[in-house]
Amino acid sequence: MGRPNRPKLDRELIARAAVDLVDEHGMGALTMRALATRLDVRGPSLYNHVSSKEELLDAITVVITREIDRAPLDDPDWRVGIAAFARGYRAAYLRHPDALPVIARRPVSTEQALSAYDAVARTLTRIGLPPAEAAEFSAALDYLVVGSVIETYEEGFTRPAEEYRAEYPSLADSLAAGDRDTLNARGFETGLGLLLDGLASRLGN
Amino acid sequence: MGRPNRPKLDRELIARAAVDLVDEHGMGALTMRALATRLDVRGPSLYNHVSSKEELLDAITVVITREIDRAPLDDPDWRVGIAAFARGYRAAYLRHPDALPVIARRPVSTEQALSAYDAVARTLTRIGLPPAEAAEFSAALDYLVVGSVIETYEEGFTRPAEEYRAEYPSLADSLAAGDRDTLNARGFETGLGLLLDGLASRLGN
DNA sequence: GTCCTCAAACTAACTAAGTAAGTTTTATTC
DNA sequence: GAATAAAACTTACTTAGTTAGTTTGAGGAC
Repeated sequence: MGRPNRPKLDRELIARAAVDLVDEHGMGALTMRALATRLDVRGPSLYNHVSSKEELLDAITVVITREIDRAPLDDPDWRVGIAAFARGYRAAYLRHPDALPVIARRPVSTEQALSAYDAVARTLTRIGLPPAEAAEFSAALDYLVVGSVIETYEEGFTRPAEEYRAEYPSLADSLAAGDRDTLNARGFETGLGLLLDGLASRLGN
Repeated sequence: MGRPNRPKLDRELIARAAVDLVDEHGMGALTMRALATRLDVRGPSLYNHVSSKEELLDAITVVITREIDRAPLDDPDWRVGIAAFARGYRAAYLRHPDALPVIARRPVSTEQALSAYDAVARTLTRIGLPPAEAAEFSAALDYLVVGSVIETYEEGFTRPAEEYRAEYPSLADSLAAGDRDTLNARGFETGLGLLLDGLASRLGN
């Protein structure tokens, strides 16, 4: 076949297709050959653009972290801004839950992510938090977001609440007391609210 | 060779060896053959005890979640108890950071983990939190623990703080303001403290 | 315009890993 | 003591990541 008239691939196209493939069929479906097929190309052709699967995963990370939007942090009300940012951050990851375990441990390199972290730090120091504590709060917020997407508390309990009652009555009560479908989101909102409440009282309001 | 005089393997032994292998050399080093070699056995022999690698990962999850200790929750001071429990929970996962991405998404099945969740729910309802909110708080605490182990905020920033200053000054300030080595732990402690503060004020103390 | 070089697709093939099939020897049960 | 099942083995299949070498077209240098 030889070199095509117009390039059929580029790194960006490959990365986006990989994200789609993972979103649709899970990480297990992400093979170089399957990805190539989806791009109408043969497996080894991908290596003209990414040097290994590891690098492909880096590229996926870039695509996904670019979705993080720091704009909400411009809100004059810091509490509103941080809450909206955190929800948007979580929403971005929730669009790609199967990819998260693989991206969560990679370094932050996109302009979007770094400038979001910068905006969080700026917001926190602006309202009077010492810089060291700003980093700590930012980390805690991050942990809540990543944890809530990766762990999905609700899915950890595969059985109906009643089946836990005999051995774990308090757990059964707590699971039965609310809508199971919304538990992850409620857990996140609870955590977010408590972090912000704590921050407000730390600042003496 | 044929059947050995005394069985050389059992599921538990295999699972523990797999955890050790992952702890020492990372998930990438966990292959059926490598695990077998470590156990002085040939690869396929493992299949007499686990039916697939997926099942091996389930077994790993069991080994690790068994390390979760609910005992601290018996402390008469709920705040002390929950804090100590959360720290122990995190410490258990921190002993196996490379395994965490693969276990975080699996259902909770061990008696240790379920009874820990039950004890958290019991503690929270005992101090007056409605059951639905107990589940939410428990989820939030979980997210903080899992997120703090898996994401390691500090490692996300590979460069020295000063290199971020030109483009991300607030981020650089916040990173430079504290000891980088302890940032993950401080972020976790901050989150934990704020969650507990928020809980206390929710309960009206 | 021709030539050279490089880019970007290809085919073929290697290696490693998960796993299935079938063999052997030993423990256990009747 | 014979039959059965367990638990190791060897062999070998499939799939996936990757490398090597091939082909053809694009783009710049003279």
